[in-house]
Amino acid sequence: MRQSPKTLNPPAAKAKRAGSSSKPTPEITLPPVAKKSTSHIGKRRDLAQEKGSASYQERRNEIARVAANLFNQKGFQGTSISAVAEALDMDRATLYYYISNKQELFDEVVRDASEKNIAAAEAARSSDAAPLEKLRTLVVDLMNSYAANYPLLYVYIRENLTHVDAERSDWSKYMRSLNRRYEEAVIAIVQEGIDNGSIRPLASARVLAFGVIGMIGWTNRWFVPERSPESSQTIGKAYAEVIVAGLAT
Amino acid sequence: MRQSPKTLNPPAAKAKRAGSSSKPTPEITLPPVAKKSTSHIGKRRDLAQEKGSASYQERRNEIARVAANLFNQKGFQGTSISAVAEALDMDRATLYYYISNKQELFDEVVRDASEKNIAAAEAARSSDAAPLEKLRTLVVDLMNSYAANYPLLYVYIRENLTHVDAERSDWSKYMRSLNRRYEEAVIAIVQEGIDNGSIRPLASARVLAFGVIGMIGWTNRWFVPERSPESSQTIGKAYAEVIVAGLAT
DNA sequence: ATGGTTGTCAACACTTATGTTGACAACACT
DNA sequence: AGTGTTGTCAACATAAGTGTTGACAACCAT
Repeated sequence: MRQSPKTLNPPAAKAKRAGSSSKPTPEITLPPVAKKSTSHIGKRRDLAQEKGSASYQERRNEIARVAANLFNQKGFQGTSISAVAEALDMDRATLYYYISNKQELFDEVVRDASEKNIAAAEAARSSDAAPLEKLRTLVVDLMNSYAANYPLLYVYIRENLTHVDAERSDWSKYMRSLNRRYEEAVIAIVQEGIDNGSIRPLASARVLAFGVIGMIGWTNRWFVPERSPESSQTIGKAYAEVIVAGLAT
Repeated sequence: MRQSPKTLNPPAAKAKRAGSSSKPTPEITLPPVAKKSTSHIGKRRDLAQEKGSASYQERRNEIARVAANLFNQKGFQGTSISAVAEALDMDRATLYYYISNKQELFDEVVRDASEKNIAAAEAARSSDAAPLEKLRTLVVDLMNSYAANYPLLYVYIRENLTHVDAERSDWSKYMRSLNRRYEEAVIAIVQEGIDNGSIRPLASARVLAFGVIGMIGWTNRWFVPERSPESSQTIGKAYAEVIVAGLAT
């Protein structure tokens, strides 16, 4: 058993997240997909899901955790339902007793991850520290969050643009919007810094913000909490320091 | 017709790339897969490939270019051979007259891209400038290279770890080694800077190097040369400046 | 005109993945 | 004892993707 504070939860606990400093990006609500399976296991699943018993939820979480790891390793497209079942040493059919399909599984795995991502960014933005200090906080918090929720946020990061596009436009739009909010938060901070003269206008706020995001986001390629000689805290602080010193006037 | 200086070339023009400053990572040679197709089109393909006429090569390049774009958008796994054929408005069977399978197509698209990547990094490392100046050069060159070879390097970046693993271990090992060489080049530069006191030891050279790589590598997510308001030159310089100022003692 | 190159077509075999089904057994609780 | 939950099994239908085949037409050359 590993750690991973993953919680695979019902529909979507949308936090009212009120106060944000500058432009509060419009709240987007994810349509709470009405469940009405007609199939055999589909009904059993819905039933069990409605009255979600403790053990049932626990099993779902277990599934999500394992799936998250596979997604992290092989990507969404590279991970088959069968592979998930196998990793769980569970029959494929049994899997369908818990989740209705691959997408749903992925969605649930990734949703809170992405929301956590934003939470961190918007929290930083709406603090009343100086822009550079906001960035420092953001970077450190984010790195810690990556480690604490490993590998959830990384799964989210990796599967961002790649595969969704086609249908599922509601969900994919939602995810995209989450992403934009995240980026906008960082851009806003940088812009604020440029405006008040504390950040050098080396390029547009957008470009600089992406640089910051890139440093942290890129960790998905090499940072594995359990195996890392340096803690997320150390890494976060180091990056924050580079960014602050690098951007400061 | 787009631009893209892509050249889909025979086996593998391995440059002898001699002088590199510190540890010259051992030269790895990609086994030049012996072609001996038994199939119908396979033979026609081999034949045409051997005596590669101008038009044949041109068509191959065209295919590679289109495939590169698709890979860039949808990823390797998300791109079907049929999709490539369709994008070319060409029959699937015709495609097999030019390439033997999806992997080969991908390999050829990505190979020189990855070699270019390293070339830039190792060139920077083996120069005799100060470490921070090496980094500056590296970053600027790399950004320019990304733009000039768009989207080749991005395809390479994205498909790094995701899907290969399984068999094809020769090729995948080769790609991995290319990647390691690239990273090692950057790490070496940072280490050099730490050693001679020009770079602050905020974290290990490895962590700092990944931060640098991350800033540039992350551009694959948002930078599209044709649509970017700022040039790769501008972006590269800005990032270089942030890095230099951020790391300097 | 003959022959090699180049392109197209329809079709096939094979594989993998997905979602589903119905039946069955082990429980647990009441 | 009876009912509902939980898990397993073998099997099926459907779909998509891959690599191949053989035949055929157009072309451009010598």
